[in-house]
Amino acid sequence: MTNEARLADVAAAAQVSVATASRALAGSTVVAAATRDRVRRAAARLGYEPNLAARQLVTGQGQSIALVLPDLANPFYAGVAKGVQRRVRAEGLTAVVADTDEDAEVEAAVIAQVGPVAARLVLASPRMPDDAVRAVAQRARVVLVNREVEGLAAVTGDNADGVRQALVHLHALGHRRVGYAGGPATSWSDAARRRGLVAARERVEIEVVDLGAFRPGSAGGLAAADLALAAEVTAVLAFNDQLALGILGRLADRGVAVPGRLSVVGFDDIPVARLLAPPLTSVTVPADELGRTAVELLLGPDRPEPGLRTLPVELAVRRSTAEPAG
Amino acid sequence: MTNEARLADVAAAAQVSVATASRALAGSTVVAAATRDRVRRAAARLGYEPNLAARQLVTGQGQSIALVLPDLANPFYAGVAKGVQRRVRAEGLTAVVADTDEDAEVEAAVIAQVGPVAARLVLASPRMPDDAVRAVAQRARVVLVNREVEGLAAVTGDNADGVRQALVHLHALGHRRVGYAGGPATSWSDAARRRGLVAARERVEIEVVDLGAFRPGSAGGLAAADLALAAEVTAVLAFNDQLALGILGRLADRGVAVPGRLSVVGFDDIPVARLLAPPLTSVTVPADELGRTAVELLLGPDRPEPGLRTLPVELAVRRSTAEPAG
DNA sequence: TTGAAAGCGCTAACAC
DNA sequence: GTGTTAGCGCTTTCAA
Repeated sequence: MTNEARLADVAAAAQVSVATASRALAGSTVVAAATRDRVRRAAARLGYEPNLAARQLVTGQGQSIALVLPDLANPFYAGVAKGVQRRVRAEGLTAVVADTDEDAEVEAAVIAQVGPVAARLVLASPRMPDDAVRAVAQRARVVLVNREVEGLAAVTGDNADGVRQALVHLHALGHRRVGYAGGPATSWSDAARRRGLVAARERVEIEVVDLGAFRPGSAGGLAAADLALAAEVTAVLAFNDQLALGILGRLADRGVAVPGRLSVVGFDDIPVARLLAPPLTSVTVPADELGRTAVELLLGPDRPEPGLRTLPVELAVRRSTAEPAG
Repeated sequence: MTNEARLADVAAAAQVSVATASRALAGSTVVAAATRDRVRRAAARLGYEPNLAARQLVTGQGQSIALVLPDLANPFYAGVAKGVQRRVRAEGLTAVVADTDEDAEVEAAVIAQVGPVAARLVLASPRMPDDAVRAVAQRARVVLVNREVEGLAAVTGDNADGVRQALVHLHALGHRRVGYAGGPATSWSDAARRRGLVAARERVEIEVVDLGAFRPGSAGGLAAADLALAAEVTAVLAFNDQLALGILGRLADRGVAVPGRLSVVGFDDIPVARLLAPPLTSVTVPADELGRTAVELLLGPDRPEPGLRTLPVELAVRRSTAEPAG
């Protein structure tokens, strides 16, 4: 089961020294192409698998890829984790995952802890300040998900386009005044979505009422739903689906028809969104692809190119949106 | 940041050899108590952190704890993962997580892959046959979650008591004929819940109609809901919340009032259950505690004691259940 | 372009 | 009860 071939065996089979074998397998340009191929064939034939512990011992660098995220119970991050994990495994590596419970201090501790094991990190929505993130990026390769820090590589869904699509959809249905139920004030995604809202309003003739900042879930949804009703909007766009779920729940409680009296749009399109009654119109963010892309940026031989990669999003229109009442 | 103290430094500080230092830190009974304490104090003072790669290289055993689960996108397993991960971190270790996409072959591949990295595994609802699981347990310490295999340690929620509580609740409301919408036929949990159903019927005067086996989610829920209606039951107990969600969605589609015409009870109590409209009555299974307990069994110096640990569950009564219509 | 050899930090024989 | 020492499998100077 576990393979027994050592580098020395490969070297012997290829009639070279272990040093040359090591270089050949690492793809060093200094070895002759012929030698390299010979070594590689020998390795393949013997089913050689490098001993990562030995490599780590000498290089001091962990081979795993770590994923640090705020909350596995949030289906969006679970999706990111699936993507990361699948891509990492395809590479023959293992993914270490750490949940920070949305706490910046836990986050710092966690990162320090995985340091010895993983020299490559995917940081999803990190709570720590820019400087701290940059400090981490000094000693490890880092890719951010849903967060932008000057000088670092990052991946995100197209927040601006997502809210634009949502607004266009609502406008097409006839809505002219919609409320935005925001996420936590410290959230980079929320800020990005708010910027998108401002930009979109220049092209879509629609009034956006800021309902405030809410914690996702039922407590936040309760407040947001009541405010939406009071604000006399005909539709609400929620920062994310969890918040939209809370809103939907509260509206049902108060006997407010959705979409009859109020249309509701979510963001993220978590799997349960389509199972709700009514199924929730939501901006589909390819969570697993965010994870996969982040890993791919980490796989190269060098530090990933700084800059923000934006993945396309798409509005999934379901039954929580309709024309506004008369 | 990263600590520089080596075992040799600790040994020097404690005026012993590295061998003694190693033994002392490992808690070997052969070292004198006084020496052991001296070494431990020195280690603490220097902030010594063992180099796991070095240890692994010599022992051949990975230090991480791996969690293999069928689907991170299922909130129940996300909960297990949170529990595992938190407990593992508290131990100063790292958790490797691998998602098998509910596929037995992927599962085997994944386990082989994490083998070199982790000598302790938490296997959640493994799909592989008993023999294969036992084979894995030969070469690594294994604790199962939601699965029982003769001779191995396992942790699960109290399935029998969960369905009993659900039935008692429904009976108290006046229901006398309820449908059970089962999970996949290969699921150990489903079998356990069905056994519970049989046992409970001896004490609760209620007729249980087997609606069949369904895949969780909207497709399964659709079929299950229609069958429930046709079976003329006044309540449905679903194998898990995801299936209950699908049922709820389908009932809303067909304009069937819940709980007015049909009461619905889920199992697992995933976080969204309480956000639904109506909030779902469900059997709360302490997912994170299952994970935590599994890790604790793995932490001891020996192979975990075989046998099934059953954690208590509790029915969360919400608004999806009520008296049957006159 | 290749090889010899020195460790990386730790554990586990084996001696004392 | 404690110390000495030989590796674990690999990468990486340094020489050739």
